[in-house]
Amino acid sequence: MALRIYNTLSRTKEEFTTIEPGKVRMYVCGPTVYADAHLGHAMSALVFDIARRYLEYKGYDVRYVMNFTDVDDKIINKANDLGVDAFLLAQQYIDGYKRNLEALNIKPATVNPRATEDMPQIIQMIQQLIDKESAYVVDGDVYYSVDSDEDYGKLSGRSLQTMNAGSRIQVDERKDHPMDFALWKSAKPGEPAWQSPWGLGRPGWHIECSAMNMVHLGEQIDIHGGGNDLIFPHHENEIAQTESITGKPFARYWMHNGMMGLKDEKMSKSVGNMITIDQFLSEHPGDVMRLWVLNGSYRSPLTYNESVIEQTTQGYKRLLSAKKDALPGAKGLTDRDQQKLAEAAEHAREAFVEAMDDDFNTSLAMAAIYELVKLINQARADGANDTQLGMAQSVFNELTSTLGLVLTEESSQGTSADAFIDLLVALRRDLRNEKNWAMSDKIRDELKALGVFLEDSKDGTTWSWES
RNA sequence: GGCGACGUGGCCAAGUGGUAAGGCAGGAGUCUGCAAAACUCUCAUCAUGGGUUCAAUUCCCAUCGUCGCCUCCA
Repeated sequence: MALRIYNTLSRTKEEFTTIEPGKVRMYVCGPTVYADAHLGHAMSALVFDIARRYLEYKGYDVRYVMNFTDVDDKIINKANDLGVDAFLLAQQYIDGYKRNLEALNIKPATVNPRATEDMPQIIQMIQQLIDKESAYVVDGDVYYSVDSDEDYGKLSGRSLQTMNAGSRIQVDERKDHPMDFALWKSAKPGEPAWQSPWGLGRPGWHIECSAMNMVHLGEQIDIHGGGNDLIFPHHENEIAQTESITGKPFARYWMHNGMMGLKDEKMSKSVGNMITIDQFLSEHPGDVMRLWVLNGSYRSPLTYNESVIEQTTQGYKRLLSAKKDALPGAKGLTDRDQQKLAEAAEHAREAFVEAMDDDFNTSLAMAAIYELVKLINQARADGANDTQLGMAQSVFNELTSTLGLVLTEESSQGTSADAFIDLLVALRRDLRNEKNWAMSDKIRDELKALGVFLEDSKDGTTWSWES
Protein backbone atom coordinates (compact mmCIF):
# COMPACT_ATOMS: atom_id res chain seq x y z
CA MET A 1 0.00 0.00 0.00
CA ALA A 2 1.40 3.30 -0.99
CA LEU A 3 1.34 6.55 0.88
CA ARG A 4 -0.64 9.32 -0.73
CA ILE A 5 -0.19 12.97 0.15
CA TYR A 6 -2.37 15.93 -0.68
CA ASN A 7 -0.27 18.33 -2.71
CA THR A 8 -1.34 21.96 -2.61
CA LEU A 9 0.35 22.41 -5.97
CA SER A 10 -2.03 20.03 -7.74
CA ARG A 11 -4.91 20.23 -5.25
CA THR A 12 -5.10 16.45 -5.29
CA LYS A 13 -3.75 13.51 -3.36
CA GLU A 14 -0.72 12.10 -5.12
CA GLU A 15 1.21 8.93 -4.56
CA PHE A 16 4.34 9.71 -2.60
CA THR A 17 7.67 9.02 -4.27
CA THR A 18 10.99 10.51 -3.35
CA ILE A 19 13.81 12.03 -5.34
CA GLU A 20 16.28 9.64 -3.81
CA PRO A 21 15.03 6.16 -2.95
CA GLY A 22 14.39 5.68 0.75
CA LYS A 23 15.28 9.25 1.64
CA VAL A 24 13.04 12.21 2.31
CA ARG A 25 14.20 15.81 2.19
CA MET A 26 11.68 17.78 4.17
CA TYR A 27 11.55 21.48 5.00
CA VAL A 28 9.07 23.13 7.31
CA CYS A 29 8.72 26.85 7.83
CA GLY A 30 9.38 27.65 11.46
CA PRO A 31 8.37 30.76 13.33
CA THR A 32 9.61 34.29 13.22
CA VAL A 33 11.09 34.54 16.66
CA TYR A 34 9.97 37.73 18.30
CA ALA A 35 7.43 36.44 20.84
CA ASP A 36 6.45 33.32 22.73
CA ALA A 37 5.00 30.63 20.47
CA HIS A 38 1.27 29.99 20.60
CA LEU A 39 -0.98 27.01 19.93
CA GLY A 40 -1.02 27.72 16.21
CA HIS A 41 2.70 27.12 16.08
CA ALA A 42 2.23 24.00 18.15
CA MET A 43 -0.39 22.71 15.75
CA SER A 44 1.87 23.19 12.76
CA ALA A 45 4.86 21.67 14.49
CA LEU A 46 2.78 18.69 15.59
CA VAL A 47 1.28 18.10 12.16
CA PHE A 48 4.67 17.88 10.53
CA ASP A 49 6.17 15.92 13.40
CA ILE A 50 3.44 13.33 12.92
CA ALA A 51 4.08 13.23 9.17
CA ARG A 52 7.77 12.86 9.77
CA ARG A 53 7.33 10.10 12.33
CA TYR A 54 5.04 8.21 9.99
CA LEU A 55 7.52 8.50 7.13
CA GLU A 56 10.14 7.08 9.43
CA TYR A 57 7.76 4.32 10.46
CA LYS A 58 7.42 3.50 6.77
CA GLY A 59 11.18 3.11 6.66
CA TYR A 60 12.26 6.41 5.17
CA ASP A 61 15.38 8.18 6.27
CA VAL A 62 14.08 11.69 6.81
CA ARG A 63 16.28 14.75 6.74
CA TYR A 64 14.04 17.26 8.50
CA VAL A 65 14.86 20.94 8.37
CA MET A 66 12.94 23.56 10.31
CA ASN A 67 14.19 27.10 10.12
CA PHE A 68 13.99 30.16 12.31
CA THR A 69 13.39 33.53 10.74
CA ASP A 70 15.57 35.69 12.92
CA VAL A 71 15.84 38.90 10.94
CA ASP A 72 12.63 40.79 10.48
CA ASP A 73 11.04 44.16 11.24
CA LYS A 74 9.27 42.90 14.32
CA ILE A 75 12.37 41.40 15.86
CA ILE A 76 14.34 44.54 15.13
CA ASN A 77 11.65 46.81 16.54
CA LYS A 78 11.33 44.75 19.67
CA ALA A 79 15.08 44.59 20.19
CA ASN A 80 15.34 48.34 19.75
CA ASP A 81 12.49 48.94 22.19
CA LEU A 82 14.17 46.76 24.77
CA GLY A 83 17.64 48.04 23.97
CA VAL A 84 19.02 44.58 23.40
CA ASP A 85 20.82 42.87 20.56
CA ALA A 86 18.43 41.47 17.95
CA PHE A 87 20.44 38.31 17.44
CA LEU A 88 20.42 37.54 21.16
CA LEU A 89 16.75 38.39 21.49
CA ALA A 90 16.00 35.93 18.72
CA GLN A 91 18.15 33.34 20.43
CA GLN A 92 16.10 33.70 23.56
CA TYR A 93 12.88 32.92 21.70
CA ILE A 94 14.53 30.11 19.79
CA ASP A 95 15.52 28.50 23.07
CA GLY A 96 12.01 28.92 24.39
CA TYR A 97 10.51 27.43 21.27
CA LYS A 98 12.79 24.43 21.42
CA ARG A 99 11.72 23.84 25.01
CA ASN A 100 8.09 23.97 23.89
CA LEU A 101 8.71 21.45 21.14
CA GLU A 102 10.46 19.11 23.51
CA ALA A 103 7.58 19.33 25.97
CA LEU A 104 5.24 18.39 23.13
CA ASN A 105 7.45 15.39 22.33
CA ILE A 106 8.29 16.77 18.90
CA LYS A 107 11.39 15.14 17.54
CA PRO A 108 14.28 17.57 17.11
CA ALA A 109 14.88 18.60 13.53
CA THR A 110 17.96 17.30 11.77
CA VAL A 111 18.94 20.94 11.39
CA ASN A 112 17.47 24.19 12.68
CA PRO A 113 19.05 26.84 10.49
CA ARG A 114 18.56 30.49 11.23
CA ALA A 115 18.49 32.96 8.41
CA THR A 116 21.31 35.17 9.63
CA GLU A 117 23.70 32.23 9.59
CA ASP A 118 23.20 31.51 5.90
CA MET A 119 23.84 35.04 4.70
CA PRO A 120 26.48 34.12 2.06
CA GLN A 121 24.03 31.79 0.32
CA ILE A 122 21.28 34.41 0.48
CA ILE A 123 23.49 37.02 -1.14
CA GLN A 124 24.68 34.55 -3.74
CA MET A 125 21.17 33.61 -4.73
CA ILE A 126 20.09 37.22 -5.05
CA GLN A 127 23.08 37.82 -7.29
CA GLN A 128 22.12 34.83 -9.42
CA LEU A 129 18.61 36.21 -9.80
CA ILE A 130 20.00 39.57 -10.87
CA ASP A 131 22.31 37.85 -13.37
CA LYS A 132 19.36 35.99 -14.85
CA GLU A 133 17.39 39.22 -15.01
CA SER A 134 14.80 37.85 -12.64
CA ALA A 135 15.61 40.63 -10.23
CA TYR A 136 16.64 44.27 -10.38
CA VAL A 137 18.36 46.79 -8.13
CA VAL A 138 16.86 50.12 -7.10
CA ASP A 139 18.76 52.41 -4.71
CA GLY A 140 20.32 49.58 -2.76
CA ASP A 141 17.13 47.53 -2.67
CA VAL A 142 16.71 44.43 -4.79
CA TYR A 143 13.33 43.26 -6.09
CA TYR A 144 12.23 40.06 -7.71
CA SER A 145 10.47 40.67 -11.01
CA VAL A 146 7.29 38.63 -11.14
CA ASP A 147 6.94 39.36 -14.85
CA SER A 148 10.10 37.36 -15.43
CA ASP A 149 8.39 34.22 -14.17
CA GLU A 150 5.75 32.92 -16.52
CA ASP A 151 4.18 30.52 -14.07
CA TYR A 152 4.12 32.85 -11.09
CA GLY A 153 1.00 32.09 -9.06
CA LYS A 154 0.87 28.37 -9.73
CA LEU A 155 0.85 27.35 -6.07
CA SER A 156 -1.80 29.75 -4.84
CA GLY A 157 -3.90 29.59 -7.98
CA ARG A 158 -3.71 33.27 -8.64
CA SER A 159 -2.83 35.03 -11.83
CA LEU A 160 -1.03 38.33 -11.92
CA GLN A 161 -3.99 39.79 -13.81
CA THR A 162 -6.48 39.01 -11.09
CA MET A 163 -4.35 40.02 -8.17
CA ASN A 164 -5.05 43.52 -7.08
CA ALA A 165 -1.92 44.43 -5.27
CA GLY A 166 -2.04 47.73 -3.54
CA SER A 167 -5.69 47.45 -2.71
CA ARG A 168 -4.76 47.50 0.92
CA ILE A 169 -1.21 48.71 1.07
CA GLN A 170 0.50 51.42 -0.86
CA VAL A 171 2.58 50.26 -3.79
CA ASP A 172 6.17 51.38 -3.95
CA GLU A 173 6.45 53.48 -7.10
CA ARG A 174 9.96 52.27 -7.77
CA LYS A 175 8.80 48.73 -8.48
CA ASP A 176 8.33 47.57 -12.06
CA HIS A 177 5.27 45.55 -11.15
CA PRO A 178 3.13 46.08 -8.06
CA MET A 179 3.58 42.43 -7.04
CA ASP A 180 7.37 42.53 -7.17
CA PHE A 181 8.76 41.69 -3.76
CA ALA A 182 11.93 42.58 -1.92
CA LEU A 183 14.91 40.25 -1.95
CA TRP A 184 17.19 42.73 -0.25
CA LYS A 185 16.38 45.80 1.77
CA SER A 186 18.92 48.57 2.18
CA ALA A 187 19.84 49.29 5.77
CA LYS A 188 18.11 51.94 7.77
CA PRO A 189 19.78 53.47 10.82
CA GLY A 190 19.59 51.27 13.90
CA GLU A 191 19.04 48.05 11.99
CA PRO A 192 21.30 45.04 11.77
CA ALA A 193 22.94 45.05 8.36
CA TRP A 194 25.21 42.93 6.23
CA GLN A 195 27.58 43.94 3.50
CA SER A 196 26.45 43.03 -0.01
CA PRO A 197 27.19 43.98 -3.63
CA TRP A 198 24.26 46.42 -3.35
CA GLY A 199 25.42 48.02 -0.15
CA LEU A 200 24.58 47.45 3.51
CA GLY A 201 21.25 45.81 4.07
CA ARG A 202 19.32 42.74 5.05
CA PRO A 203 17.42 40.03 3.20
CA GLY A 204 13.71 39.82 2.51
CA TRP A 205 11.81 37.05 4.18
CA HIS A 206 11.16 34.83 1.17
CA ILE A 207 14.73 34.54 -0.07
CA GLU A 208 15.84 33.37 3.36
CA CYS A 209 13.84 30.17 3.07
CA SER A 210 14.95 29.57 -0.50
CA ALA A 211 18.55 29.91 0.64
CA MET A 212 18.19 27.70 3.70
CA ASN A 213 16.59 25.03 1.55
CA MET A 214 19.48 25.25 -0.86
CA VAL A 215 22.13 25.01 1.84
CA HIS A 216 20.59 22.26 3.93
CA LEU A 217 18.66 20.17 1.42
CA GLY A 218 19.75 21.12 -2.09
CA GLU A 219 18.12 22.33 -5.27
CA GLN A 220 15.17 19.99 -5.08
CA ILE A 221 13.30 18.71 -2.06
CA ASP A 222 10.54 16.19 -1.45
CA ILE A 223 8.23 17.88 1.01
CA HIS A 224 7.81 21.52 1.88
CA GLY A 225 5.47 22.22 4.76
CA GLY A 226 3.99 25.16 6.58
CA GLY A 227 0.76 26.78 7.62
CA ASN A 228 -1.72 27.50 4.87
CA ASP A 229 -1.39 31.19 5.60
CA LEU A 230 2.02 30.95 3.99
CA ILE A 231 0.82 29.71 0.61
CA PHE A 232 0.66 33.24 -0.63
CA PRO A 233 2.89 35.06 -0.87
CA HIS A 234 5.65 33.25 1.00
CA HIS A 235 5.70 29.84 -0.64
CA GLU A 236 4.72 31.23 -4.01
CA ASN A 237 7.75 33.45 -3.82
CA GLU A 238 10.04 30.69 -2.66
CA ILE A 239 9.08 28.70 -5.72
CA ALA A 240 9.63 31.66 -8.01
CA GLN A 241 13.07 32.39 -6.57
CA THR A 242 14.42 28.88 -6.43
CA GLU A 243 13.05 27.70 -9.75
CA SER A 244 14.24 30.85 -11.52
CA ILE A 245 17.74 29.95 -10.42
CA THR A 246 17.75 26.17 -10.84
CA GLY A 247 15.31 25.76 -13.71
CA LYS A 248 14.02 22.66 -11.93
CA PRO A 249 10.89 21.94 -9.93
CA PHE A 250 11.60 22.93 -6.35
CA ALA A 251 9.45 20.87 -3.93
CA ARG A 252 7.55 17.79 -5.05
CA TYR A 253 4.86 17.96 -2.39
CA TRP A 254 3.55 21.10 -0.74
CA MET A 255 1.78 20.32 2.51
CA HIS A 256 -0.17 22.94 4.43
CA ASN A 257 -1.82 22.67 7.80
CA GLY A 258 -5.05 24.45 8.70
CA MET A 259 -5.18 27.40 11.03
CA MET A 260 -5.72 27.42 14.75
CA GLY A 261 -8.63 29.62 15.70
CA LEU A 262 -9.78 31.23 18.88
CA LYS A 263 -13.32 32.58 19.05
CA ASP A 264 -14.00 32.60 15.31
CA GLU A 265 -10.78 34.27 14.39
CA LYS A 266 -7.31 33.06 13.50
CA MET A 267 -5.03 32.88 16.49
CA SER A 268 -2.10 35.13 15.79
CA LYS A 269 0.45 37.28 17.41
CA SER A 270 -0.64 40.37 15.51
CA VAL A 271 -4.31 40.00 16.45
CA GLY A 272 -3.29 39.29 20.02
CA ASN A 273 -5.84 36.52 20.58
CA MET A 274 -3.44 33.82 21.48
CA ILE A 275 -2.78 31.15 24.03
CA THR A 276 0.87 30.40 24.36
CA ILE A 277 2.23 26.89 24.42
CA ASP A 278 3.59 27.56 27.89
CA GLN A 279 0.15 28.54 29.13
CA PHE A 280 -1.42 25.43 27.68
CA LEU A 281 1.23 23.08 29.01
CA SER A 282 0.97 24.54 32.49
CA GLU A 283 -2.51 23.07 32.65
CA HIS A 284 -2.49 20.05 30.34
CA PRO A 285 -0.19 17.21 29.35
CA GLY A 286 1.51 17.61 25.99
CA ASP A 287 -0.29 14.48 24.85
CA VAL A 288 -3.61 16.28 25.11
CA MET A 289 -2.48 18.91 22.63
CA ARG A 290 -1.26 16.22 20.28
CA LEU A 291 -4.39 14.15 20.67
CA TRP A 292 -6.50 17.20 19.90
CA VAL A 293 -4.62 17.63 16.63
CA LEU A 294 -4.87 13.91 15.88
CA ASN A 295 -8.61 13.94 16.36
CA GLY A 296 -9.15 15.97 13.21
CA SER A 297 -7.64 16.50 9.81
CA TYR A 298 -4.37 18.38 9.58
CA ARG A 299 -5.65 20.46 6.69
CA SER A 300 -8.73 21.68 8.52
CA PRO A 301 -8.88 24.52 10.98
CA LEU A 302 -9.00 23.86 14.69
CA THR A 303 -10.80 26.14 17.10
CA TYR A 304 -9.76 26.33 20.70
CA ASN A 305 -12.24 26.16 23.50
CA GLU A 306 -12.15 24.73 26.98
CA SER A 307 -14.79 22.10 26.44
CA VAL A 308 -12.98 20.54 23.49
CA ILE A 309 -9.84 20.31 25.59
CA GLU A 310 -11.85 18.65 28.32
CA GLN A 311 -13.22 16.12 25.84
CA THR A 312 -9.74 15.45 24.56
CA THR A 313 -8.50 14.94 28.10
CA GLN A 314 -11.16 12.27 28.62
CA GLY A 315 -10.05 10.53 25.45
CA TYR A 316 -6.49 10.71 26.68
CA LYS A 317 -7.49 8.93 29.88
CA ARG A 318 -9.17 6.26 27.84
CA LEU A 319 -5.97 5.63 25.92
CA LEU A 320 -4.15 5.36 29.21
CA SER A 321 -6.56 2.67 30.34
CA ALA A 322 -5.19 0.30 27.69
CA LYS A 323 -1.80 0.31 29.36
CA LYS A 324 -2.99 -1.03 32.67
CA ASP A 325 -1.80 -4.38 33.93
CA ALA A 326 -3.85 -7.52 34.18
CA LEU A 327 -6.37 -7.74 37.01
CA PRO A 328 -4.97 -9.15 40.26
CA GLY A 329 -6.72 -12.52 40.00
CA ALA A 330 -6.35 -12.99 36.24
CA LYS A 331 -6.72 -16.61 35.20
CA GLY A 332 -5.49 -16.17 31.65
CA LEU A 333 -7.28 -16.41 28.32
CA THR A 334 -7.81 -19.66 26.51
CA ASP A 335 -5.48 -20.30 23.61
CA ARG A 336 -8.30 -19.63 21.25
CA ASP A 337 -9.16 -16.25 22.78
CA GLN A 338 -5.53 -15.35 22.91
CA GLN A 339 -5.23 -16.11 19.23
CA LYS A 340 -8.25 -13.95 18.51
CA LEU A 341 -6.73 -11.08 20.44
CA ALA A 342 -3.50 -11.35 18.48
CA GLU A 343 -5.37 -11.36 15.21
CA ALA A 344 -7.47 -8.38 16.23
CA ALA A 345 -4.35 -6.45 17.19
CA GLU A 346 -2.82 -7.21 13.82
CA HIS A 347 -6.00 -6.05 12.19
CA ALA A 348 -5.81 -2.77 14.11
CA ARG A 349 -2.30 -2.25 12.84
CA GLU A 350 -3.41 -2.76 9.26
CA ALA A 351 -6.29 -0.34 9.69
CA PHE A 352 -3.89 2.18 11.18
CA VAL A 353 -1.49 1.96 8.26
CA GLU A 354 -4.24 2.15 5.72
CA ALA A 355 -5.60 5.28 7.38
CA MET A 356 -2.22 6.98 7.64
CA ASP A 357 -1.36 6.10 4.07
CA ASP A 358 -4.34 8.15 2.99
CA ASP A 359 -2.82 11.58 3.45
CA PHE A 360 -2.16 11.05 7.15
CA ASN A 361 -5.78 10.46 8.09
CA THR A 362 -5.07 10.62 11.80
CA SER A 363 -8.73 10.72 12.72
CA LEU A 364 -9.28 7.32 11.13
CA ALA A 365 -6.00 6.07 12.52
CA MET A 366 -7.16 7.01 16.01
CA ALA A 367 -10.38 5.08 15.44
CA ALA A 368 -8.23 1.99 14.82
CA ILE A 369 -6.34 2.69 18.02
CA TYR A 370 -9.53 3.13 20.03
CA GLU A 371 -10.73 -0.20 18.69
CA LEU A 372 -7.54 -1.71 19.99
CA VAL A 373 -8.09 -0.06 23.36
CA LYS A 374 -11.47 -1.71 23.55
CA LEU A 375 -10.01 -5.10 22.64
CA ILE A 376 -7.33 -4.84 25.27
CA ASN A 377 -9.76 -3.77 27.95
CA GLN A 378 -12.15 -6.55 27.00
CA ALA A 379 -9.35 -9.06 27.23
CA ARG A 380 -8.36 -7.74 30.64
CA ALA A 381 -11.94 -7.95 31.85
CA ASP A 382 -12.05 -11.51 30.52
CA GLY A 383 -9.07 -12.44 32.64
CA ALA A 384 -6.10 -12.06 30.31
CA ASN A 385 -2.77 -12.23 32.09
CA ASP A 386 0.08 -9.75 31.69
CA THR A 387 1.82 -11.76 29.00
CA GLN A 388 -1.32 -12.04 26.95
CA LEU A 389 -2.17 -8.39 27.37
CA GLY A 390 1.41 -7.45 26.62
CA MET A 391 1.20 -8.81 23.11
CA ALA A 392 -1.66 -6.50 22.21
CA GLN A 393 -0.22 -3.66 24.25
CA SER A 394 3.00 -3.79 22.29
CA VAL A 395 1.01 -3.12 19.12
CA PHE A 396 -0.80 -0.32 20.93
CA ASN A 397 2.53 1.18 21.96
CA GLU A 398 3.90 0.85 18.46
CA LEU A 399 0.99 2.72 16.93
CA THR A 400 0.65 5.44 19.53
CA SER A 401 4.36 6.12 19.58
CA THR A 402 4.33 6.41 15.80
CA LEU A 403 1.92 9.27 16.33
CA GLY A 404 4.24 10.70 18.95
CA LEU A 405 2.00 10.06 21.94
CA VAL A 406 3.88 9.52 25.18
CA LEU A 407 1.13 8.05 27.36
CA THR A 408 3.05 7.71 30.55
CA GLU A 409 1.14 8.51 33.67
CA GLU A 410 2.49 11.23 35.83
CA SER A 411 4.26 8.96 38.23
CA SER A 412 5.08 9.93 41.75
CA GLN A 413 6.38 13.43 42.20
CA GLY A 414 8.73 12.06 44.83
CA THR A 415 9.04 8.34 45.26
CA SER A 416 9.61 8.99 48.92
CA ALA A 417 5.86 9.46 49.31
CA ASP A 418 5.07 6.06 47.82
CA ALA A 419 5.83 4.10 50.95
CA PHE A 420 3.46 6.25 52.97
CA ILE A 421 0.71 5.87 50.42
CA ASP A 422 1.21 2.11 50.43
CA LEU A 423 0.93 2.23 54.19
CA LEU A 424 -2.33 4.18 54.05
CA VAL A 425 -3.73 1.83 51.47
CA ALA A 426 -2.80 -1.14 53.66
CA LEU A 427 -4.46 0.45 56.70
CA ARG A 428 -7.50 1.20 54.63
CA ARG A 429 -7.66 -2.43 53.57
CA ASP A 430 -8.01 -3.38 57.21
CA LEU A 431 -10.70 -0.76 57.70
CA ARG A 432 -12.57 -2.15 54.71
CA ASN A 433 -12.30 -5.65 56.08
CA GLU A 434 -13.92 -4.31 59.21
CA LYS A 435 -16.53 -2.65 56.97
CA ASN A 436 -15.55 0.73 58.32
CA TRP A 437 -16.78 2.44 55.16
CA ALA A 438 -16.81 5.91 56.64
CA MET A 439 -13.10 5.88 57.45
CA SER A 440 -12.05 4.10 54.28
CA ASP A 441 -14.01 6.52 52.12
CA LYS A 442 -12.47 9.42 53.98
CA ILE A 443 -9.00 8.14 53.23
CA ARG A 444 -9.86 7.69 49.59
CA ASP A 445 -11.34 11.18 49.34
CA GLU A 446 -8.48 12.87 51.07
CA LEU A 447 -5.85 11.06 49.08
CA LYS A 448 -7.69 12.11 45.96
CA ALA A 449 -7.48 15.71 47.08
CA LEU A 450 -3.73 15.19 47.25
CA GLY A 451 -3.67 13.81 43.72
CA VAL A 452 -3.60 10.13 44.59
CA PHE A 453 -6.27 8.11 42.89
CA LEU A 454 -7.50 4.87 44.47
CA GLU A 455 -9.44 2.19 42.68
CA ASP A 456 -10.97 -0.76 44.49
CA SER A 457 -11.75 -4.07 42.95
CA LYS A 458 -12.78 -7.29 44.58
CA ASP A 459 -9.17 -8.44 44.44
CA GLY A 460 -7.65 -5.43 46.11
CA THR A 461 -6.86 -1.75 45.66
CA THR A 462 -4.58 -0.06 43.17
CA TRP A 463 -3.51 3.55 43.27
CA SER A 464 -1.92 6.04 40.92
CA TRP A 465 -1.00 9.67 40.74
CA GLU A 466 -3.75 11.51 38.97
CA SER A 467 -2.70 13.90 36.24
C1' G B 1 -13.81 42.53 -5.50
C1' G B 2 -10.49 37.99 -6.55
C1' C B 3 -8.66 33.03 -4.93
C1' G B 4 -9.41 28.80 -1.66
C1' A B 5 -11.63 25.77 2.18
C1' C B 6 -15.76 24.37 4.91
C1' G B 7 -21.08 23.58 6.90
C1' U B 8 -22.29 15.56 9.37
C1' G B 9 -25.97 13.61 16.21
C1' G B 10 -25.65 17.90 22.55
C1' C B 11 -19.95 18.67 21.54
C1' C B 12 -15.28 17.23 18.60
C1' A B 13 -14.79 14.60 14.05
C1' A B 14 -13.96 10.61 9.77
C1' G B 15 -16.26 8.95 5.45
C1' U B 16 -18.87 7.01 1.00
C1' G B 17 -23.17 7.24 -5.51
C1' G B 18 -26.64 2.43 -2.71
C1' U B 19 -29.44 4.64 3.59
C1' A B 20 -23.39 7.27 8.21
C1' A B 21 -16.03 5.36 11.64
C1' G B 22 -14.15 6.87 16.29
C1' G B 23 -13.92 10.02 20.79
C1' C B 24 -16.55 13.11 24.61
C1' A B 25 -21.18 13.87 26.95
C1' G B 26 -26.16 11.46 27.91
C1' G B 27 -29.55 7.04 28.99
C1' A B 28 -30.03 1.66 30.62
C1' G B 29 -27.36 -2.51 32.60
C1' U B 30 -22.97 -5.83 34.59
C1' C B 31 -19.33 -5.49 38.45
C1' U B 32 -18.87 -3.06 43.40
C1' G B 33 -20.31 -1.88 50.49
C1' C B 34 -20.15 2.79 47.87
C1' A B 35 -17.32 5.44 44.32
C1' A B 36 -14.21 5.10 40.18
C1' A B 37 -12.52 2.34 36.13
C1' A B 38 -13.66 -1.30 32.70
C1' C B 39 -17.27 -4.08 30.01
C1' U B 40 -22.45 -4.65 27.52
C1' C B 41 -26.58 -2.21 25.17
C1' U B 42 -28.50 2.51 23.48
C1' C B 43 -28.46 7.61 21.01
C1' A B 44 -27.95 11.13 13.51
C1' U B 45 -30.27 10.59 7.62
C1' C B 46 -25.34 14.45 6.81
C1' A B 47 -27.01 23.76 6.22
C1' U B 48 -31.33 25.09 2.74
C1' G B 49 -33.62 24.90 -2.25
C1' G B 50 -33.35 22.86 -7.01
C1' G B 51 -31.08 19.36 -10.73
C1' U B 52 -28.56 14.68 -12.69
C1' U B 53 -29.30 9.36 -11.45
C1' C B 54 -32.64 3.22 -10.69
C1' A B 55 -30.33 5.40 -6.23
C1' A B 56 -27.09 11.44 -3.28
C1' U B 57 -25.07 12.95 2.68
C1' U B 58 -21.54 11.80 -1.22
C1' C B 59 -21.96 14.73 -8.39
C1' C B 60 -23.86 19.72 -10.54
C1' C B 61 -26.23 24.69 -9.78
C1' A B 62 -28.18 28.35 -6.53
C1' U B 63 -28.97 30.41 -1.65
C1' C B 64 -27.59 31.20 3.41
C1' G B 65 -23.66 30.86 6.91
C1' U B 66 -18.46 30.23 8.71
C1' C B 67 -13.20 30.50 8.05
C1' G B 68 -8.39 31.44 5.57
C1' C B 69 -5.43 34.17 1.90
C1' C B 70 -4.98 38.63 -1.27
C1' U B 71 -0.36 42.97 4.22
C1' C B 72 3.83 40.51 8.73
C1' C B 73 1.82 35.61 10.12
C1' A B 74 2.50 28.22 11.57
